[in-house]
Amino acid sequence: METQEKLVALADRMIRMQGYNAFSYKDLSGPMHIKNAAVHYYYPTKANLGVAVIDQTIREINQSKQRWADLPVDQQLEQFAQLYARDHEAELVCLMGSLAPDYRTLPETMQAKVQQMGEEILDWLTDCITKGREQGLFHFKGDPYDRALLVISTLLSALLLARVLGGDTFQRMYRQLLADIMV
Amino acid sequence: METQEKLVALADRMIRMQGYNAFSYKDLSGPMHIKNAAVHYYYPTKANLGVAVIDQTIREINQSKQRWADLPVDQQLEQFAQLYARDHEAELVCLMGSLAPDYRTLPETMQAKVQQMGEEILDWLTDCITKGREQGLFHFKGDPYDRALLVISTLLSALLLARVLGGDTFQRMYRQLLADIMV
DNA sequence: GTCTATACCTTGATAGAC
DNA sequence: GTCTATCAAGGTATAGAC
Repeated sequence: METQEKLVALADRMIRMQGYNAFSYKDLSGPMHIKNAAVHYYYPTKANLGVAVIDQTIREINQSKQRWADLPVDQQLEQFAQLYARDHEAELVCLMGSLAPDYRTLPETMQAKVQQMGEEILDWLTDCITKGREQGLFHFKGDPYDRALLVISTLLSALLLARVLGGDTFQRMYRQLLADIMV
Repeated sequence: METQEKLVALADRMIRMQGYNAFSYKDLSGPMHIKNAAVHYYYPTKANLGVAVIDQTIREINQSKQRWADLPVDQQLEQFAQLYARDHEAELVCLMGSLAPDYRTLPETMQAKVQQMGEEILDWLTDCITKGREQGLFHFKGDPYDRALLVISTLLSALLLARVLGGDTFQRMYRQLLADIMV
């Protein structure tokens, strides 16, 4: 992996471990065994780095969508949920869960990207849930878009609450979420 | 209101507007028209201030519980949800939603308080939901504690997602949450 | 690409006068 | 209780050598 890619991967990790405002160039240059200035060579400003992290996440999400395209939608939803389960095992929150509270402090370039990421995830989820109900795989009341909001909301805050409450908080929420919607 | 109380109120606002790591003593001393050092007189360290904010929130929650004690539990739940609606109108996230992502960067004294706050809210909610089902006011599948986790999760992330997605995101989630559990 | 060196700012915090 | 003055530390960022 190239230095540039490693930097984005590390920055992603730091943002989701500590938050955007709590990590510094030192947290990247240290583990990479390079100097502060070398990081600035690839990403002149911290905002550049932040945008790169979100862009990378958007790309990964789109790749997942494509990979799952031929699966039944209930399995697609489960695959999606398992992305969060993996984050939980790595003791990371999701990017949205990390950046949303800090939204007002982010440079505009990052704000726009966070918004785009949220919309793309929601569009896909809404589509998935709509199909699932049509096909009799899911059962729920109300608008599919609203249900998609609740699904992402549960996964996002399961990661947040698990951090504070520990124990089996994540597993409980994960299980209940799927039990609620699966037929 | 005394200076000390005003400082806690302002710090609370800053934490929920910008995040714990993104606000400084200047953000308090400026609007209060006092100097940096005067803030340190009341709260020598930033951690002291953080603990005071969480303690204050815990007290407020307990006061609300007592105030609602004689209401039917479905109305208690609605009152609880309306606390978040008020936060949304003020463009604030809840304290848990702000501090959970930064949890790993917080001093231990604050971590303990955040955990205590979460447990107290959950205990109350679990109790409320248990009674509501017994009385036929609520309808839901699964364990009341798990349901309580999903309720707080929805309200917390409704505030977070509304910040990014705007529009009627909060209202949609708020409505769907209550529709899901109310008979 | 990576380094040294450095400029510049903000931050949390303290000492001591009033 | 609030001030002035000051501090050390850490942050982002840049210039220029190699």
